[in-house]
Amino acid sequence: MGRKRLPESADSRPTVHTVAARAGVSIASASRVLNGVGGSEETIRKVRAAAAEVGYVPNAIARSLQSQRTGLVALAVEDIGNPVYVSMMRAIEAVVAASGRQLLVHATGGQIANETALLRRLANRYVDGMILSPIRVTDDHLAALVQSPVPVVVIGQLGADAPVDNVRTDSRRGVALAVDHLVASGRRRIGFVNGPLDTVPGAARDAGFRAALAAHAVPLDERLVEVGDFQYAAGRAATERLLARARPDALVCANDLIAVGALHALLAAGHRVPEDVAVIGMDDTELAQMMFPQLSSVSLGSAERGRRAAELLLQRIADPALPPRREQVSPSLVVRASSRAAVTTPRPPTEEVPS
Amino acid sequence: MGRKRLPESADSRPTVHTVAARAGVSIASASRVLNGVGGSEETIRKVRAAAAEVGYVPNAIARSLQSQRTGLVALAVEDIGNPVYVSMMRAIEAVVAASGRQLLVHATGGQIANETALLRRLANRYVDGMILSPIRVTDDHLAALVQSPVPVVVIGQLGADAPVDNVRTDSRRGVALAVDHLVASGRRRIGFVNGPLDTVPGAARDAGFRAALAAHAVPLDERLVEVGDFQYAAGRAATERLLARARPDALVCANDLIAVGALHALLAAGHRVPEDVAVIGMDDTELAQMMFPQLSSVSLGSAERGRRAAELLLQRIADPALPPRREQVSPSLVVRASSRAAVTTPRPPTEEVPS
DNA sequence: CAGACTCCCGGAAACGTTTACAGGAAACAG
DNA sequence: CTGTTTCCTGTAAACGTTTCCGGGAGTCTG
Repeated sequence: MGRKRLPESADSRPTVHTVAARAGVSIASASRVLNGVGGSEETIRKVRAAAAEVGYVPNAIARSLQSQRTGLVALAVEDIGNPVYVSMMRAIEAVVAASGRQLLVHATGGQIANETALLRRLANRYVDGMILSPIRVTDDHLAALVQSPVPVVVIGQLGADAPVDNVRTDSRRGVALAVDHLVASGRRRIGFVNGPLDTVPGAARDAGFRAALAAHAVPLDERLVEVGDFQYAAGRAATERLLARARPDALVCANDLIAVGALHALLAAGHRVPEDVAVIGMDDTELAQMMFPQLSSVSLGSAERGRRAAELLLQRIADPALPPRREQVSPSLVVRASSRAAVTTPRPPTEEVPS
Repeated sequence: MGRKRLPESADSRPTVHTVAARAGVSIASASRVLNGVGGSEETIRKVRAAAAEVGYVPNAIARSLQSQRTGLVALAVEDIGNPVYVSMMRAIEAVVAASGRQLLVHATGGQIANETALLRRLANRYVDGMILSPIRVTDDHLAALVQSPVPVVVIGQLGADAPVDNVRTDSRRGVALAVDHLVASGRRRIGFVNGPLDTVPGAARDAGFRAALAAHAVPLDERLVEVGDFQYAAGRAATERLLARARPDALVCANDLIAVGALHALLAAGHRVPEDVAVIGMDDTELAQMMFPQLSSVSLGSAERGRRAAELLLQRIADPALPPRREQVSPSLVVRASSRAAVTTPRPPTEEVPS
């Protein structure tokens, strides 16, 4: 009956001690009842009643400190406005929820400092694990990754020897699929609107584009290549710059947001899509289907990558000693209206650039 | 020198005890040095060295248990694929980050159980506060809200007497703005594609639409009203159903996703926008500008609502005793190409359904 | 040189849980 | 009636941190 603690001050929230005292049992018994393990009829009744009376709600932090797990998993992406991450997130969420955990999302805004800070904070045990999809990877990044106290799975390219679970795709090959299709449809003045070259995907897609053209022996006109951000406005602006100096008959875009921007720029300038210019996006997001005409797009299997990453993560949480694994999802091309062959259109090439 | 603990087993992660032992100081000194408060030259050097050697990384959970705060704030929304939440999130993020905290997002999928479970879990101290934007509000919801151990701010309509911080808009008036504009442009067969009527926004917008038509003495043709989900595919399907039985000259849509679906359905059916049918969306998301033609949309100030909600939350975290507050953001109409007056177009109605 | 003051340090108590362990009562078998 | 088993309970330790408090050493002041 040693009343060591009496945290009954009016304003502080009730703890298991409060409940135990009120029910006239020990905190051990109270805890057992509240967790539904053990306890006699009588004890259960008393504890339940006491808990209800004081409005007890357990402190998850304290529980986590004891149990060494939080039941939370985080996904960190660069730009939550990019629909590719939406489908990725949905796939991850499904897997994570099935394991009884909850998924949290964090947008890093692509700032490196932000991302490593996130790793340092969240990963310091606020979450049981995390999935990271960085677009730039620095040595700091890698250091933070291997330092991380909780399991981390990376979606995207990573140094070949990085000892980190990793799900990737082959975006070089993805770009090649688009180019192959365009060449086969008779397009020859194929342009490319890319994201920043100092990002991992930007660099890979640039390389892929050049290699694919070379493979078809189509000469590359540098005026047909333009770079911006991986976003709508930047894609539109980049396309406008490109159109001001060159006349493509097809545009490959490094993601769907850019492709939508390109589409908009083309239509605003009076070009017909796909009759005058074919457009192919990348990521095959919902956005591609929402456009008119619907956008062809290279699927990089974002949902699949998310699903696999989540599975890798759960496995590693279950057994942290697993060796680092690497999985690859292959790209595929989804052809829609925006890249149908130009020859099928019976319309004469009347309209010229108005503005 | 009582060596009470020696958690030096090879696999477990180093704690402050490990560092202290290695540095030959007490855990108190180690903690002080690691937090940058106090410590002599010598101690600082030794502790820093020891920490680096063992790769010490603090356990945030333990720290939170002690400090009673986590530095995390959560935002829970229904559908993370809806761009309205993206702008909301960005605004919240800015405020929250400025206070040195980190924002986490959770998508509830609109399931009530999910949402209350979330409140019960996350709010049980994993986060310092949370912003919730529910589209359905039940008594369970309200109960969970007032029970919540951490501050919660709700974005959206809530019962008038709910003792919960709340930022709302007047979506009835928002719909009225759209209708006013359409009527003023000479449209008379104004249709409405809404979301589910059992949601708070769905009900409000329905009421607003009916009231606005009545105010202009425009008779309401029930065949011009259709209901689906607040999503693209549903909006498109709903519009197709509507078009199969009626011939509107304008469509008001309950959000931008629906409006994009409507636009797509209209164009696919060979209607010109805005010449034949004007379209107005709602939320004024990025999507509205990404369409061609660009969509008129009723801004409900999502960024502003997010910003204000974040501020309310931070204030309440600082002082939980504050009385419940309620703020309102007024809607405004952003007119773009999709609802320009039909008469201004000089182009003859040549183009027909391209398929 | 004594006393006051400053600075740094270590012990120990928190934060709120869960759980290993041991003790005690009741039920049961011999 | 005794010994074993079963069930329930309470004590206390643990999770890893921060921080209050008292003590000791050094420095300054009078």
